[in-house]
Amino acid sequence: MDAFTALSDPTRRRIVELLAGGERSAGELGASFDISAPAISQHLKVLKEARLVQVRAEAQRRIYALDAAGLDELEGWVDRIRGFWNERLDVLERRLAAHPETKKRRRP
Amino acid sequence: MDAFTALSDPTRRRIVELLAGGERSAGELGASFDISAPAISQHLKVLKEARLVQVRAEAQRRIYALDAAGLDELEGWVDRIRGFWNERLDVLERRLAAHPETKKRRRP
DNA sequence: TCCGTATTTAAGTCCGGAGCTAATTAAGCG
DNA sequence: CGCTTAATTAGCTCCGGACTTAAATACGGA
Repeated sequence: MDAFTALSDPTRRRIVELLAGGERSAGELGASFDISAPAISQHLKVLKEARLVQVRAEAQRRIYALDAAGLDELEGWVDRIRGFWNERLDVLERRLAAHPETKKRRRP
Repeated sequence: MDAFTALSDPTRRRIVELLAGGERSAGELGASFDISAPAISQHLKVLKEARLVQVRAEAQRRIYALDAAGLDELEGWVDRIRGFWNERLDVLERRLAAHPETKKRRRP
């Protein structure tokens, strides 16, 4: 399960936002929503598989915290897209500066 | 439609990756996939609503290009999460430095 | 050991989204 | 005008994912 899919759900995004403010138990997280505990548990499982959160056991409680790995993957993808894009624009700019009269050719 | 939901689909992610290499027509984009033209059109509609792509008409062709707005939204969210998180860790670090005997809490 | 609390697993329902084919719109060209 | 090309809209099916309730697991305390 990739980070994008995991974060496509608003509830899961909210969970990540809550965890950005500090670690919490599954029960504490669930208190912020109107859905059942099992539903929360399943969301946490998805986030865990996407490496967006980590779990640690403390007695019966499961304490959840953010995991950087998932966020890194996300940010990496966005940066890669931006990188290719800007690189392409730079080439275009240089070409326009060097040969202002060049006839434009549409990409195939 | 938000950027996360739009990018939860692998086909749509791929489309964005292709457009990072330069603008293309709907038909050119579709040639990279094994799905029907209407399916591609639907995907492009979703990406457009998420402001991840822009369209421009050229005769019968619709030329698609990346739109920074969607990527900005995405990056903004990630940065906000990281911001809150790091800020919290900084506070924790300062507290530990000032009071080494403070009851410890696991680092995320 | 038995009970209460915290959480997950199991099993089932329901709805939205991704795909298809067929029909529609739009533009260039003989 | 018709014909072709390019793309979107309409209408349908189907599967996965987000819920639910009920049952199972795990732990601490009286």
